[in-house]
Amino acid sequence: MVSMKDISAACGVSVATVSKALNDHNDVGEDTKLRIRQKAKEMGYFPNSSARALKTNKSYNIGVLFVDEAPQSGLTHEYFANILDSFKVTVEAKGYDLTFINCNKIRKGRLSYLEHSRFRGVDGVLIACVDFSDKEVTELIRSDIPVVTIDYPADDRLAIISDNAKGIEDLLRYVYEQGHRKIAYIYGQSGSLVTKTRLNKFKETAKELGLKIPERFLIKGKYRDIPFAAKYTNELLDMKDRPTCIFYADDYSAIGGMNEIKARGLRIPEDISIVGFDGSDIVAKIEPRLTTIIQDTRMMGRIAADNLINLIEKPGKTPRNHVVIEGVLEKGRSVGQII
Amino acid sequence: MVSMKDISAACGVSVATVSKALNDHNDVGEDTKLRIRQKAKEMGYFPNSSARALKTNKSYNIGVLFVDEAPQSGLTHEYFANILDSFKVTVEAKGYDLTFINCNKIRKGRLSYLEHSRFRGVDGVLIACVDFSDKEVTELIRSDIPVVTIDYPADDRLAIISDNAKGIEDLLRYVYEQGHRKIAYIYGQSGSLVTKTRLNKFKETAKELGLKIPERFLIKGKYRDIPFAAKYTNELLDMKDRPTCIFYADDYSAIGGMNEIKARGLRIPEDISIVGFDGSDIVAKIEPRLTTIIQDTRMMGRIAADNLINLIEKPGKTPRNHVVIEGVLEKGRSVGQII
DNA sequence: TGATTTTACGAAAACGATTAAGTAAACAAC
DNA sequence: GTTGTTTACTTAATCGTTTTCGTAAAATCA
Repeated sequence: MVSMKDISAACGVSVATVSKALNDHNDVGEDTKLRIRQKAKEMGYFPNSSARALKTNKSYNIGVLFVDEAPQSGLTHEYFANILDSFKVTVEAKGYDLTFINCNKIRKGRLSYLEHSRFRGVDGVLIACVDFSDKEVTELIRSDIPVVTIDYPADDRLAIISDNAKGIEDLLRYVYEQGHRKIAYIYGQSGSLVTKTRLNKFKETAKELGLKIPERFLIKGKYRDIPFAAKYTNELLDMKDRPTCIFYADDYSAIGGMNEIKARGLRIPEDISIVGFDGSDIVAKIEPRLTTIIQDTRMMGRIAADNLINLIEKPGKTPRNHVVIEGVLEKGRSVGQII
Repeated sequence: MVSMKDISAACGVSVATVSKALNDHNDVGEDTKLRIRQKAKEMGYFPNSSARALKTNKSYNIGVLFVDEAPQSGLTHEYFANILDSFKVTVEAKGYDLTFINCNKIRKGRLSYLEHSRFRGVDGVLIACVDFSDKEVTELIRSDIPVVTIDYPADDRLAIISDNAKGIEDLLRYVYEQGHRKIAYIYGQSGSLVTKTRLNKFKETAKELGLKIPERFLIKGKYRDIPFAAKYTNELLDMKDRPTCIFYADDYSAIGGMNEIKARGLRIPEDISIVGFDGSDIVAKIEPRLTTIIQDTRMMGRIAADNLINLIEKPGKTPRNHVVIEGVLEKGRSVGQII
């Protein structure tokens, strides 16, 4: 690898001058600057990120925390993969790279997420798709490393949050307008904030609309779990006074329910209506097109990246800590009108 | 950050001794070794990857090349995302990290993929989901950096390839056994090797089976493009002597065709049969379950990781260059029997 | 006891960059 | 002509490691 030393030798100047010339300092003569740059290009020089990071304490590298213990999470989780993809494109355009900060072990002995971040010297970290009650996650969030979280507002940290409350309200109001009054909701794991937000808003909006949702219509399910969705759909369909519309935790679950409904010979939306959440890619491609909230993942990734880099480069002044991104109601064709 | 210098001061030994103690060299006394390690843990020491990489020329970091210009590629491409996910888990278990090596620019001026890899000092690179005719990709593949490619055999480099030939043959033979004789194939972009392999094998197997596939049944389409699939499906359905079974380039495309077919009031598989390729997650969840080849992406990612690390750590002796991974025929319910 | 080997450590250079401080030459000002 | 200021460089320290080489002290051997 050609280093600054090689260039300095070739140009007959000191290494310091080479460094300054390449970094455009103003105490190098214009002519020497040009000569050095010319030579550097000619010799195929480019810097060594380790050396630079060691000296400057800045790596131009951003960590990504994406835990993927469960199947169907991490990179294969469509929602987060989309956000990450957009995040990646944005940071790369600004000269940053992305490194995964997970449950790695160096040599022997595991590093905590925070230690790992320091080990790699990342300038900031994107935290998404993790269990936010995890101690290590909390430790990282509370550290002095700039951090942005997705869908989890941590006090004074940067957070990009999709507007779950508005989403569920939009859906419920839409379904109500279509004439539905008996509405069930198979929601996700109760631990997460996302679930709480959606469920609370669901109940709140129902109240505002004067809807009386019986307890048996509110079922704790799981995210992205087809068998679970199928099971609870069956329970609902078996009820004497069954709902006319079922809300699912996400689009995947809705598809699980959909299959079950179709298997019984029921038609969607003529016999029963269903509603998803997320706006998965595939959903636009099945029949009938699912009624759902399409989350603007590209926007979320971009804004997360912009804000994080802003925080990294101009610490101290972050305009807004929590950015809420609204989703869009996709009316689809899976909710019928009740006259 | 606590460095070796701090430990050396605290223990009253030299930095060299600290380094040796932590790296378990044998010219340090057992008692001092213990004392130093104890102190290091106590002080919360962990190494600085930049300094170490600078000195040792080994970063324990692997680059990932995943170009994502087109929508629906890169991270959001389910097939590759699954491979990457599995790759990631495997390398992390062996102490390596993953950094994306894409069209980044440092300061000003873009780096080529190879330059970028050297800039970050990665120990090896996973190349997937790219245009292999790209000059920069070729340059990287031909370089001295250990490299593993997915679905592209480059002369003497490591490559993990899903067995497209066997897959398409299995599918065609299965469909043939079900009694189909008029079979169409809407295949992907013709540039890629994958397409060529599949199409050639399709024709070859057809010949072996004594099938006469008319030219109008072989249509050049696109991967993962629903509208295209829909369009060509319509063309096929409009033919006087239309096929009884349609092969699609992938599962996504098959879904595009499926919707079109259903929209015409035709039933799958009673009126017409369809076949996909890849084994996307969602495909198992739609009705009717799609007949397809499920590619073993977890296995591919794992083997890619194992072989690459092997190549990195023991250069010179790679057992096999090209590993071919067979997919599994998922019979599904989208191919009917013709009596 | 004296010579030789082994053990356990330290000193110092190096990896490739950045940067504060120093300096010689050129130039300007009075 | 002396002093002060720019300009255009160089020197040298430094970031946190690793590693070669050197060297006392301890252990072994004759």
